Amino acid sequence: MDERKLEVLRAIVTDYVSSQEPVGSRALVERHDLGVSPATVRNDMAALEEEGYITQPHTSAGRIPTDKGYRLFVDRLGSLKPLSLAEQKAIQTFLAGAVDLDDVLHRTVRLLAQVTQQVAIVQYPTLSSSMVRHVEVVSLSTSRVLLILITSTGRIEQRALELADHDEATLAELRAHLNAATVGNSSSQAAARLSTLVDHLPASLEAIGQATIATLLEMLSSEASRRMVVGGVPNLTRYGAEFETTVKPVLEALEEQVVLLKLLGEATTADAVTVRIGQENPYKELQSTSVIASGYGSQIDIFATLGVVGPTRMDYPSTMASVRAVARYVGRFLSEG
Amino acid sequence: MDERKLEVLRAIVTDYVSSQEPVGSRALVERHDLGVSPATVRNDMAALEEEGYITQPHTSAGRIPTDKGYRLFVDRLGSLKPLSLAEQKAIQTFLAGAVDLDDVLHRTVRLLAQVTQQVAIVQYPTLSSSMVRHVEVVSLSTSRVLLILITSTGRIEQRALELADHDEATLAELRAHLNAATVGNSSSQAAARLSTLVDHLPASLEAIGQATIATLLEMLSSEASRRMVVGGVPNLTRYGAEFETTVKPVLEALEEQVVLLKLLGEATTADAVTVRIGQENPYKELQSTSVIASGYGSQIDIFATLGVVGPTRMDYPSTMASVRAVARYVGRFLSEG
DNA sequence: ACTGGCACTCCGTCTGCCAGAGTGCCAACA
DNA sequence: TGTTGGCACTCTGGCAGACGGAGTGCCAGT
Repeated sequence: MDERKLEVLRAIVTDYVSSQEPVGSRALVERHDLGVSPATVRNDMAALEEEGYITQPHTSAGRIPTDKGYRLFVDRLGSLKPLSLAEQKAIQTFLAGAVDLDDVLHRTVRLLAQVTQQVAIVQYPTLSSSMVRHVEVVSLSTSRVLLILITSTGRIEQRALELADHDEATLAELRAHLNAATVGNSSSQAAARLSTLVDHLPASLEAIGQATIATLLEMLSSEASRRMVVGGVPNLTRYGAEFETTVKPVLEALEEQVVLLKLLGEATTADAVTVRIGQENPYKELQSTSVIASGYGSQIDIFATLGVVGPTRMDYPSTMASVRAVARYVGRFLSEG
Repeated sequence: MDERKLEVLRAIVTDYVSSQEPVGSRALVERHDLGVSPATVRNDMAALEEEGYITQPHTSAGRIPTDKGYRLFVDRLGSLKPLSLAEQKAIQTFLAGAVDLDDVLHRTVRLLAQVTQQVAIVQYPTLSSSMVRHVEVVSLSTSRVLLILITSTGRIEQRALELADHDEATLAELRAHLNAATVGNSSSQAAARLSTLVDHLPASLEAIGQATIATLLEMLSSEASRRMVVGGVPNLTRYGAEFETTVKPVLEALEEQVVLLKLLGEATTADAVTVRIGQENPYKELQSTSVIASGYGSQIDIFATLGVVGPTRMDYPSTMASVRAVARYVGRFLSEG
């Protein structure tokens, strides 16, 4: 494609993103030194519109980018904008003093919302990407015990369980067996080893062991229990004018966490930044918004995904850079700590 | 105060709440059988306005209630509207199958948002209102351990901690001491007993014991770590027209959880329903909204508070009834389960 | 004490109008 | 052939003015 036409598209996208108003040929040549006259730009714009990259809200208005236009911009025109020093510094220090996993994720989401000025989302690390670190069995009453699963990413999963007739000695024995079978293993390995363990328990543990292991297997496999943390919702108030197309769908998607979790899940192929623009989103509730996401984790493993949701009219280069930077940093932090 | 004037005020409030439009004398006599003519009602309205219960947006418009008007309505005119059968049924069953405390609170907030059609908030049970059920110490690496505190309400608090040179045997011994000192005690009792324990540890435990107990005391005292669950945010989209006065402040308050936690905290005097209308709110961010809250807990103890936030123009009788019903039910559920 | 009537006020809406911004096209030009 | 200046055309957004409707306040009558 013609070099200058791309340049024009880039100019349109950047101008529109910052002004939120249709941009015309005159304003374009004034603000970017394209080296040609408005008339020439008009010809290019007509061509770009013909090809579907831009559109006019109505005859004799300026042009605005289409989803396709943003896509081209992101793919071929957007060099990631380097972060400001203040942002880099903020990212370097925002996790200092985090006391537990919850705290880490809450700080992360707040930071991400602040640097991107969008709604931010951070998924809890999956169980499957982490090792079992400890299994604890606590007696709650004569007939109930609490089962606690601690993973290497710091995530703690708990489940109460009816268990008639247990005493401290048998629980201790059971605990030892469970830990021996699981600690240091990935969740899938641990699940496999628990499945074999169930047949090799001493007779004294058989009764309580089976129920316990069943519950534990359920906890290990429960992808369903994926959770997320949300922040920066008030950033939506900047889009009060686009209430119906931006604010409402995003709020609804945030409430319906399942949709967002799926969407983020699909982005977890690598630690690269994934961008879904408007109609590219598989969920129609979000087809007037864009989602920018990235996996985060150690070099070996992706723990989960984080990202932001906002209007399609979004500063892609900056936002993508911020998402990537935050994802890398929190990934490193979690795999070290 | 004149009986009929109260009746007029009640009619104005109910009409305005359902129509969201200033209500005039003619419409009033048409929709409520007050037994008098519009002219008479006008006189009453003039008096009510004089006394500050209602106001007109501009000359020759209908009247709308003031905060003071709503307050009178709530105090003297609002009989709690009984819940519909469907709502009662929903409340009876929504907690069935909850697997842990998180789950209980999430279900609660969703239910409350659904029946009130407002933004709902549920505070996590305070540590101070619950007993310590178990303390666990888990070795994470050679120099780090994880401290876990489990309370009778099912809340789990965790904290990682640097602890050089520990081995499984000393940890087990420490664990036994910690549990002996705390289990079955309220958090304040437990804190007191831990404080004395720290001076009576065997020499072998002194080094690791002090650091551990210090952290544990911090966990027990951390009112700061009060958390909450939010739901029903998309209900705000019904107030798109009042974006600045309703949507924006509420979103901001939700992000600033501290403010809401304080506000709810002040409501936790008993299990009665507390209503704060508009300017009655001590936090200026929320002075154009109303907060309806109630403590929840066992007969003996208030665990925490739950409630809803919405525009001052709100159906107080229904909302108050729903909040009360949900609070009672979840309180009972948690003290039994 | 209540009511019907009446004059008055103010809002919201609709209309028509105008300036501004932007386009598309065409003819001229390098 | 690609670029440019010029020009006629179109559409929006804002503004002024007119008007109907809803509602009030007040007064005189019952």
